[in-house]
Amino acid sequence: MTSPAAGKPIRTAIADEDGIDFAIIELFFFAYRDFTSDPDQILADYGFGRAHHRVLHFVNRRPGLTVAELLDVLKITKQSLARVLKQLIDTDHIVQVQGPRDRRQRELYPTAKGRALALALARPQSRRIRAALEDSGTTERATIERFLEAMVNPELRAQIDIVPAQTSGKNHGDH
Amino acid sequence: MTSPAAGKPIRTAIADEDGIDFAIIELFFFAYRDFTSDPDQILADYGFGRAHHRVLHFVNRRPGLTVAELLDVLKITKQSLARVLKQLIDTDHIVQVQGPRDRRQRELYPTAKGRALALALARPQSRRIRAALEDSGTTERATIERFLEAMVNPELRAQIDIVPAQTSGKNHGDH
DNA sequence: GGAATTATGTCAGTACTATTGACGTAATTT
DNA sequence: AAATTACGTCAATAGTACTGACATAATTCC
Repeated sequence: MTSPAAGKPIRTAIADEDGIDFAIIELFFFAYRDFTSDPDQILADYGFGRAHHRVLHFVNRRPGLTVAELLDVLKITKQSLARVLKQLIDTDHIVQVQGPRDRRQRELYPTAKGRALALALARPQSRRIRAALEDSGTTERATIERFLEAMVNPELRAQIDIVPAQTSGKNHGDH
Repeated sequence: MTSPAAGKPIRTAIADEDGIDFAIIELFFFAYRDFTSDPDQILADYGFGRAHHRVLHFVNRRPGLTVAELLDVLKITKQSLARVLKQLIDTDHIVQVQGPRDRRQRELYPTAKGRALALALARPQSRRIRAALEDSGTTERATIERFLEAMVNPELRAQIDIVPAQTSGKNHGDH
């Protein structure tokens, strides 16, 4: 049972001693797990996974983004994106359009089908968020929004702010 | 470029129309990604992954939990846990102790080494949380805590409350 | 105009985490 | 004695990620 040179078992629970916020660390884990479980159900019907969801989400949020931009947002490699993107294109959820200025680029856009799926995936998540705000008696939605934003690495917050209000047609005034 | 029967590209960004809270959905993704990236750095030095982190975390939080309880908390299968747990035991981060009442059970305890690693992994995460609370001007930590808890499936909140103040097993002599 | 760089796509190989299903053993319960 | 439970293990598979290498077309630089 206990191997030869095994250390002795520590029988006391790790505490919020040491100023470590185990409560929120743990809650974040549970919250995110359940948050992603909603769309996972739907995705399974399509033979898709979470990677497809993320791609679909960002293509809907920033229509016309290029492959390189998408890789940058998702922080994954080209090879990881390849299969997933191909499947979404083959199933007519996303279309590629040759870049107008630079014809090497592929601008990614959702189709009506892709838009519909993105909405279907977001619906239960949004419902969960709304319910959580109510149940927790959070009067200011912005409190949660600011906290989550502050959890993101500062260098990357720029990526978030690209999308803010209504973005029609050619978004982003940067680059 | 555009395949034969491809749908037309939608050029407008999906909006918070339809009452869908895309802002928080997206922030949650970014926040969790960066939140987990801190320990990932450390884990890589040990040849461990996130699965090891989660096991180590819960064994430290609830020393003496059984394999079955751990599976229930993590919501993974026995087979997924097997390799990870074995590695943590082989590297002397966790020890198994035969259950006192039921000798079929294996109670899991951290060793001093396992306790130290759990703390090292939690430290940057806790730092990030504290900084985020400050940066976002959240005066009440409890607001975030309540929100995150409300995001968790109600059936599973019981798992969370197991740990709160003084914990587990027979010995709650700490503070 | 020619060279270098960039954007994208693809191939091969690998790793980690997860799954389902089946089977074995020991201990406990009925 | 039989059924159930707790745990461990084996085989096979899937999804997502990685690194490194290479090809193509388009753009930019000199």
